[in-house]
Amino acid sequence: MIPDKFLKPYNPKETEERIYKLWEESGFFNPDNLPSSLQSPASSFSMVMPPTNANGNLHAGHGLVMAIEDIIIRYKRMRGYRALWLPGLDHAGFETQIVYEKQLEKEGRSRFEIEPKKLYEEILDFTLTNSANIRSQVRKMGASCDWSREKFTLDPDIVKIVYQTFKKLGDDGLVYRGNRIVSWCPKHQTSFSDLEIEDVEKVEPFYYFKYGPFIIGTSRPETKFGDKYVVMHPDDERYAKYKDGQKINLEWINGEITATVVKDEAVDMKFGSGVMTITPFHDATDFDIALRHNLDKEQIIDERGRLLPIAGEFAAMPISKARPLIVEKLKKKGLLERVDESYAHTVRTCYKCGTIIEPQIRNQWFIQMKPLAEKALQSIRAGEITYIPEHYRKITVHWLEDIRDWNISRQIVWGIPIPAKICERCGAGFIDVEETVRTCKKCGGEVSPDKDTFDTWFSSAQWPFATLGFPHGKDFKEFYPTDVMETAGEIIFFWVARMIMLGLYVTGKVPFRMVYLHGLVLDATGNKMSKSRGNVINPLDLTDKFGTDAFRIGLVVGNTPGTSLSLSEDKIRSYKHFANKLWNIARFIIENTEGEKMEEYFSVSSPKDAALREELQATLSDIANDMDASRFYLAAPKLYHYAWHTLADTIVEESKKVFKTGTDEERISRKQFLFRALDALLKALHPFVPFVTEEIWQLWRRPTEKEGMLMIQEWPSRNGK
RNA sequence: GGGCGGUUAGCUCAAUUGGUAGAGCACGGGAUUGACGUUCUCGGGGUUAGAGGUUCAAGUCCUCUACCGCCCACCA
Repeated sequence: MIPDKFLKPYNPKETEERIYKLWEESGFFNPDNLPSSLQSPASSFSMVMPPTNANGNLHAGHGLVMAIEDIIIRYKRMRGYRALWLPGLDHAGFETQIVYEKQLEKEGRSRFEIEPKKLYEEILDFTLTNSANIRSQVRKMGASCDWSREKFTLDPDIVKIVYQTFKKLGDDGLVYRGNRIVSWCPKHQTSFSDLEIEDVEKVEPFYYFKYGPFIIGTSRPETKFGDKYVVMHPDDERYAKYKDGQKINLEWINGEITATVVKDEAVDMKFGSGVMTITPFHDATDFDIALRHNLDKEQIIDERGRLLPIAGEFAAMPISKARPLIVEKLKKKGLLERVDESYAHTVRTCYKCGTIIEPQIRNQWFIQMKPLAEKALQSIRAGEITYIPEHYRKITVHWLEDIRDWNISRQIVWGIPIPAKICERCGAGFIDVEETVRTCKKCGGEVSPDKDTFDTWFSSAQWPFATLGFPHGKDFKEFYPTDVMETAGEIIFFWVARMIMLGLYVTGKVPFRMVYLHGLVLDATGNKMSKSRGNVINPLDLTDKFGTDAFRIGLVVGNTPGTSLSLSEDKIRSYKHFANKLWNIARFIIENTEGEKMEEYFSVSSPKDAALREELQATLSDIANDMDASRFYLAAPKLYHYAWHTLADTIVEESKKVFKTGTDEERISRKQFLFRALDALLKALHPFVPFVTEEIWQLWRRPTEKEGMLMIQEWPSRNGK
């Protein structure tokens, strides 16, 4: 008898949780539990999941990650590989600290008033409590990842590996601590790497001031208090009579000062008057000039973005308030030459809060990137990593060729503490993983632990080998290098390129053989989703409405790697219909073949059915090629089309006639074919729509052993590798 | 300033090494006691942004132009 369930439409809500539990309890998410009989190539396949923010919620981008990666891993599993998909949680340093700070703000507290250790404990507690949430959301997507191997970026074994890497970098002379210009956010009071800075076009007034015999231009009058060097190009004939090192007395903002002439080629003769004054403490170009000429560097603006006592009457004022007052004063003194009101330039801002970045000289840890980038370039150029889509290779190479040193210290508590001692007297820093440094090696002064933490990306960059237990772990030996890294194209520099560099540096091997980059998930009209726009689509709402299968295949069909995707409810709805179509195809075939001994003679006798069988096999082998080449966006619609328009619309319709008017032989032949077609289709579609296919399979085959689950059946085409 | 993409049906996008330009959605005509709450069938719609070139053959390769987008960049 056909199960009663088939008399009603497919009901994802009633099905998904139950089926997921069935899979999870089978243990087959863990490659160690896969029956060896199924492993024909007996080889391993591994993929590490981009660690999800432990404290966050699943967004549409995650939905895409889970869909694509689960398709990959289920396909490989069904192909007989020891398939490992390793899930992980990210402490997401700065991101999480910001979320927590907002919560503190609501409570009327501030992170600057809480003792760091206590704050860390609070955030840890907050994060661990919330992590149950994201775990259950990943499960809802049907992700068949090995939960027994789940890692958290703050796990002691991960931290230990991160420390070893830091020490190795130090031993190799690739880490340095120094007073350098860093990008500083006055609101968050931490430094950032270059990647966290967002350039914004701005039109602001540009002021020309009389500076002794010169005219200097600036958009930032508030930094000019300490400017005592006036710089011009050595070849600029207009200023030939001024000599390098020459002193000039002149009237400036707060009285007379002595300025020193500096000749440097960094000055653009064509810009403004060809003369500028410099503020080495708050500008990277100026800092470089100061280094070259060994000039004084004086701080003008403090960590919170307020003017220091050097500003005299303006001290303690925030920049926005001080700027017009300073201009006013200079004007009164007759030093304002003119103002260009529409000066367009780019301003560097904090990617998180939009606050204007105030470059500051800070004593920070840096990684010298050139040597690491060289190795990565070599491997990438040698083709050791396949890029999908291919043009990301060029983008990566271009970035690596012009890489900057990486500021890896952050002045926040939520993260992995930097294992180092800092001298209280001279500020020197010493890497101290073994905790053996007692006094300053430079001046003998007292040392104390570094208060800074690592940039989250420094530890994330080590994720593939750290999670697999480098260097001696069993998993590391079996599964590294991993086969695929699937992630968002957006984080190609933040994460992918850095994983390649550190993977090669630490293990000597690339961390993954292939990188698959997906694009942004946009709203239905092609706009970026954002809270402020109010157009955020919650994947869980869609799975709730249309089923997880519909959501997954809807995200994948036609979604070419690397290009962004518009997510519309209509599209997901249409795949809900597809799940139901499968349901009814199954119903028809099961009804019409039950009671017959289908598995005993798997051949068809009529020429018509032989042709159908060939067509099916050709289709599957074509799709197998797409699967092997990671063209899921093509494989999915081909399966959809075959199921709906070939099998259902054509073959099933015609079968009704065969069953009514055909001979016994024709009938049995057609039944053989339909049985076989449904069998193949469920298997082939399983990676895309795992829930409905497994549910049909269970109702149809009623396996008594867990080895009979669809999830671990062999994928139905002998083609492909 | 440098780099990378894109421009194909009303909309969203495909087209794997060059080989008859296709799908979904939308729209229009017809059918339907059905395996289908979510059905089928037929149909209209295209100078593949423009110009030139290579080729037996170009959406695909080359050159130029025009828009659109993204990323990188320390010109005060």
